[in-house]
Amino acid sequence: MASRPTIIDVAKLAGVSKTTVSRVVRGETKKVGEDSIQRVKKAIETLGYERNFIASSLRTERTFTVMLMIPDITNPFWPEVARGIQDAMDQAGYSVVFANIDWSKAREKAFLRLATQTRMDGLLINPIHVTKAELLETKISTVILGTRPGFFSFNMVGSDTNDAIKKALTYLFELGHRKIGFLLGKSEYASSSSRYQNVTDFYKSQGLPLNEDYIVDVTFDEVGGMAGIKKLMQLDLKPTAVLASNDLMALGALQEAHKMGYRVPKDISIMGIDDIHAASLTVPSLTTIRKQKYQIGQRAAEILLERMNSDKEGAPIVEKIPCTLVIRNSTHALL
Amino acid sequence: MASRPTIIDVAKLAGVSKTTVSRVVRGETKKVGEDSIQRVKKAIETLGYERNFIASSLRTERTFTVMLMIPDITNPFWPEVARGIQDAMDQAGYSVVFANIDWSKAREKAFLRLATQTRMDGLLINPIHVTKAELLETKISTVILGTRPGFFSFNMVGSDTNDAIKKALTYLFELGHRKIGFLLGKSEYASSSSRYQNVTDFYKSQGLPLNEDYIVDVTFDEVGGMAGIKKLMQLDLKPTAVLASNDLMALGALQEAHKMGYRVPKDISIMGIDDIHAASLTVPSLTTIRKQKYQIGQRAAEILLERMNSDKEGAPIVEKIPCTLVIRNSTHALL
DNA sequence: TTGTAAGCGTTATCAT
DNA sequence: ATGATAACGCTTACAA
Repeated sequence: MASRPTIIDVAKLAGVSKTTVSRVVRGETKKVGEDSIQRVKKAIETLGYERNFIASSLRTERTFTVMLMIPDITNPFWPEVARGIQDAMDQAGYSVVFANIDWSKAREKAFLRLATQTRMDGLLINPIHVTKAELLETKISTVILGTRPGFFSFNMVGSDTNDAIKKALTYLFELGHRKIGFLLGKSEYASSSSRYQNVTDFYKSQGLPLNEDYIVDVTFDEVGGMAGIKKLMQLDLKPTAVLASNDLMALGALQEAHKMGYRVPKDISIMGIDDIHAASLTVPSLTTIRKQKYQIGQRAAEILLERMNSDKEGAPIVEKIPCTLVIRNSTHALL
Repeated sequence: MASRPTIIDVAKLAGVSKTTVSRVVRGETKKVGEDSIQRVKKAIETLGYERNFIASSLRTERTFTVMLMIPDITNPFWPEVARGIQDAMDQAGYSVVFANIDWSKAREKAFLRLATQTRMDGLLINPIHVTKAELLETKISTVILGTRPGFFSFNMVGSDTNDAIKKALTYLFELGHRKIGFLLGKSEYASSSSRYQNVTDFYKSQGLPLNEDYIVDVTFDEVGGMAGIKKLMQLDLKPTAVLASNDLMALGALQEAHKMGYRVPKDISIMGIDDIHAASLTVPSLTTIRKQKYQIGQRAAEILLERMNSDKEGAPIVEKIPCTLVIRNSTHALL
């Protein structure tokens, strides 16, 4: 008994065929005699049999496993999304494989390949470098996390970024700010360009020109936020407020502003987007736009499950989860 | 061409046997003719063939997948450990499946079962309810994350909790504190009892009695920290300092203390363990014991890889990663 | 209700 | 250097 028992071992012990065992194991017990069921169950028990999902997957072409691909696992935004995903997936009997690409194009490609090679049933992805075509090529049921203008024809679940930026800017405008700096994130990433669009749209709607100097190109983390505010405060016409693409950047900006001797929010207002937990802990605490992280994950998972379990394609579902303004202490009316 | 091409399709197109294709795919090219290799590669390219790891796993009995089981994904401690694990695992060509058990016994059991059913090659686990015997029963190569006295015979990688608590208490003693409250975490969990041991050991070494009233039984999160400090401050002989089992609890205690009208650290010192990022952002910032999270993950993964790739069992490796005291502003000398 | 047998896509053994 | 063939453990027509 070196290796694990198989259904054949169980069948022998129970005195039935392996087909019958298979039926019991899968819960297809409608057309199985009650005594057969009992004998199989007893045999499974005494042998310590555990179903081999690998063999099962080979035959059924279903793995009940999905991949979750995100750019940066250390951004506290993602674990909460992941939690929503996992809760829904666990309940449906699916496993979730994490793929943390760390902003790397090579890793993103490698993981996409892995997903096809391991025959993942589904994919939840916040795409960074990958193209629509590459994603389609995998033939894997996919839900995009976040809203990506280029990825129509895909299912998407994300915050309404346009609304988020509009709410943020409306608030800053109400406080009297007009010289607003933007830490938009590396422009090489798809999400940045869409945010850029949102910002220009807002300015256009207000009939105001947008000063390109106020838009800086930095990484999506605290280091990026630090670098960004440094650049902004070197301008001749220093901004009176800064809006960051996420809270991590905003927290970096907060720290760096303090280090440079500026008082937040007196000298400069700083605002983030996401509402990660740490945003409420800093001093000053961070004004931000709250994204419903858990719900995003949950809905994404639900939609993916729906898609995986129906053959027909159907029109792509695009769901935008609303954001809310959370006013704390890092913003201040312009005097 | 409804379904994916197989090595048979590739073999046909290349005019070789599927054995040869398999050899090329696996990189077993020492005994394959150069022209065969080229033709196979070309055929793979034109057909868009992708290796089927499911079929491969069935035959080789290796999945190149490991499971990471943790109690609470929202504790920022774990993502950093996970990162160390993933970096090492990715490099070695292994996938990591996340299992977030949320402190639930049923979920922990279910995931353990899933790990055996999906034939995971390895398991990295911070065990909560599961017993040594249950873990052995899976026959999966395992590395325990954290140090668990009950789990000798297993490989273990964790912080030196004993050293951590000794460093914390030494520091608080140096500041003059003797009435120290402990937020040790739910006593039903294995890790709590070992921490309890560490604490009593320290008191014994100092020749001092340990007042059991100062030890409270709460959950390992912010809510637990809040509840804990409330209890402690209702005692007749209020503690002058509080040590929490992790930073999350300490941060909860910090907030609650503030809400109750106590000034930290003037009225009471509060100290955590872990050094999660948020610990540096609060006001007052949190004095804590830094655990080397990334390194713990990395070493655990390395040891697991080693064990998975060698048949011989070998003596269990137990590695304790040292901790360091990080003095910030939540602690204060007793006046 | 139960069983027989074919097949899923690989890899491994043994010839040639 | 190459290939024919038998597993791996399961599911699923199809028969009985």
